[in-house]
Amino acid sequence: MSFAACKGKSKSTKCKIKTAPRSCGGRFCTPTFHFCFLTMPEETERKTLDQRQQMTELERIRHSAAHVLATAILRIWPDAQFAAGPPVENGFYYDVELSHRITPEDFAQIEAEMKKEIKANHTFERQTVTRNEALELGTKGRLGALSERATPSKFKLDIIEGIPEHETISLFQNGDFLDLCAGPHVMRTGNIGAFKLTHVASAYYKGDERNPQLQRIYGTAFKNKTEMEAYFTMLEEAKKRDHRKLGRELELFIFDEDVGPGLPLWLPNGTVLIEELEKLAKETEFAAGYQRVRTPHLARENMYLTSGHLPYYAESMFPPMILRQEGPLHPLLDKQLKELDHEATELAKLVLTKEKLGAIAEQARITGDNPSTVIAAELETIKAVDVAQMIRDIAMRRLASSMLQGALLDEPEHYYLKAMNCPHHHKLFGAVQRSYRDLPLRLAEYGTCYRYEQSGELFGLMRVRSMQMNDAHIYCTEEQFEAEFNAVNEMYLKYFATFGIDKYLMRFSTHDPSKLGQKFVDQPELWKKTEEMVRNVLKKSGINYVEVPNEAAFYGPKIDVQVWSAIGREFTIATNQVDFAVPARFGLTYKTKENTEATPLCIHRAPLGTHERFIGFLIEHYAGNFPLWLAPEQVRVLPIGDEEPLINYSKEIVAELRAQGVRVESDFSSDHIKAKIASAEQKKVHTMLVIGNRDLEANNVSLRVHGKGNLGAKPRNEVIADLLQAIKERRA
RNA sequence: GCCAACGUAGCUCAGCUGGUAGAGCAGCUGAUUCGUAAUCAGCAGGUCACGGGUUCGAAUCCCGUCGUUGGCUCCA
Repeated sequence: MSFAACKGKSKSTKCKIKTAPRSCGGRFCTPTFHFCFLTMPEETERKTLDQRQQMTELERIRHSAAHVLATAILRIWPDAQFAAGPPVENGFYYDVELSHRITPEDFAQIEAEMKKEIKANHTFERQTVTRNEALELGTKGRLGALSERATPSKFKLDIIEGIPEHETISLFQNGDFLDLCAGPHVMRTGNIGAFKLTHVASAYYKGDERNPQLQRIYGTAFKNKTEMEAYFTMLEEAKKRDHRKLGRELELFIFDEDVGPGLPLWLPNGTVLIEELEKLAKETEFAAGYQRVRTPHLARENMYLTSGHLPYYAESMFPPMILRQEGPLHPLLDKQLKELDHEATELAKLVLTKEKLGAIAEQARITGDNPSTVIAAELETIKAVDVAQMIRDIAMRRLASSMLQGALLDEPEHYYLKAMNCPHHHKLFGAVQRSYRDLPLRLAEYGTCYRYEQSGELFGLMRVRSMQMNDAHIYCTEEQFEAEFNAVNEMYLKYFATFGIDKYLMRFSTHDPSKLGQKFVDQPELWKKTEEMVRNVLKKSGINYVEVPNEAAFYGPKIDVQVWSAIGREFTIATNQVDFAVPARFGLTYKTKENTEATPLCIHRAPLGTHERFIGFLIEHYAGNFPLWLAPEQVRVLPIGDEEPLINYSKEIVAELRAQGVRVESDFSSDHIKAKIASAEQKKVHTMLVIGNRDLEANNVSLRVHGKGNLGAKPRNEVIADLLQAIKERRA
């Protein structure tokens, strides 16, 4: 498994959960995985005018809303300088330079001006101009403005500079507001059915920190009020389901300053989730013919040099642990150094008294200076220039000897925390003689990895620095590849069914043949073959997928798996990658039927992603109301009152469930039954067994399920049998 | 990493323009013996993230550090 640093300028929210994954020109990194290992960063390509015309209706509305926003800001602050105002995933923004610092308190006033502009229902008039005309308008401050102004439209002028010679330059005007803009827009300002400003942020012009910092005003817009309300309702629901909030309330995990940022600690309730997921993965993988392995959390530098991770992505790894090796001086050097010291001392004696020398030696001992250097300095002060020079020479030679000594010693050893498991697994493949009979070999491990994410990237469980990955590497022959890849996809679908994920998308990333040898390993035949195989598998299995050209990993095509939570938010949780390059770097081979050596293909796969991210997703998906099999507290027994027979009956039920491996607790507090129920509901305990005297007499329990209320009294044995069955089949 | 905002009891938050900290829930103790979302009372809980500074006096103002959150060109 591989990873990459999201380096360069745009390393930001693209990789965050809230933003849909998209082309990031080789910087496409999912929140869990940085799988674009060895995918070289490249410049973002400029959008063509044709591409811009493909804006959806909603994007046009939002882009137009950005212009209306600018119009409104100018009405209030006429000297505002505008940069870019595109539609974005959930709305739009406009970057503005303005001495007044806009705060959410200003929103009402700005929105009022925007409403006026929408009510005026101005058309968006397009006109094309020559480069010179555009420059002139910019110089007069007319672009991104309501009228000509004393100061030029500096950002607009800069943007014009960036437009290629052959491209048409267009302007859009709504009312007084004239803007340099490639469009497209809606017909009239009145077509913006509903909008709202949401927040302010700062952003560098063109995202470059050397450029001035602008205020970025964010808003969203929709065709109509109903759609906008649905959006805000979804946001509120997301807030209620925020995994950080629920994680604290349900005591799933914590972060601790002393442990470090991005390093989650799992409380017992959260650990239940982890262990249930591992149980699921282990069962599923065992059935699919995987073998489990275990590897250490760190390794020597050399392995990551072999894998190719270190030369490119050291930044994304925790800095190395350095094992210093301080050995004795090399005998020859020791002798040479002693001679030099002697020489220096003899020379010094020519001009310095014994007492003075003693004092200097003592001083050097205290300060840790080289005595030769100190003596040289001392001689300097007493003008014994020639002798000083000679001694300085000796000091220099002494220094050179010390450096030589350093070079002769072994380099200090470096160990790195692993950022991925694949190199370790490759080592396991290579450790034993392999024959074609051993393939496919499927090595699975819930491996713990560490990645040094930038502090600004950390986000709850979604972006962490330590993670446990549902990892496995399948080593197979080309002939086996299709079946293996298909089996992996089948596994995904099975998991989706288990978790009630009904919306998903597989993004199939392929290579660009023109970039063979640069961005992609130069094996055109293998690319063609593996891509075709992956495509076949996807087509045949009827899996929902899209093909994304030019985004494959360096070593092979890949699939990123996007899923949508119950409230429709998108998460990128997992990946599959074909790797026909790295096994060769590790010299992995197997004996073929013809008794020749061949290098296996490798499939990296992690359907459940990492515990951190997957559980973060599940918390939102279930709003913390986990199905029985996952629920940290599956059952709570609540006796009505504390009479001894009732308590005994309750304890019997608890013991019986516990003996069957059910996570059951009891509430024998002196609270009234209503209070006991309230606290169990609040903790989202899945099943409550309320037990009163009526139940005791009939050998019943009163069943209450979280979120479903009272389901009435039922025979004890029936309820217990059904609980066990539901857990066993991981019923939703 | 950079910019910004935020950091008060376990949790959610109050604490005005500076006058040495407060509520609800949770916790503990006691009473209450109750049939499906909160019985009552009492007690205990804080170096106001940390470190400096200004001031007679700082949770409050200033600076720094740490942490959290939002943002950091899907371009005119």
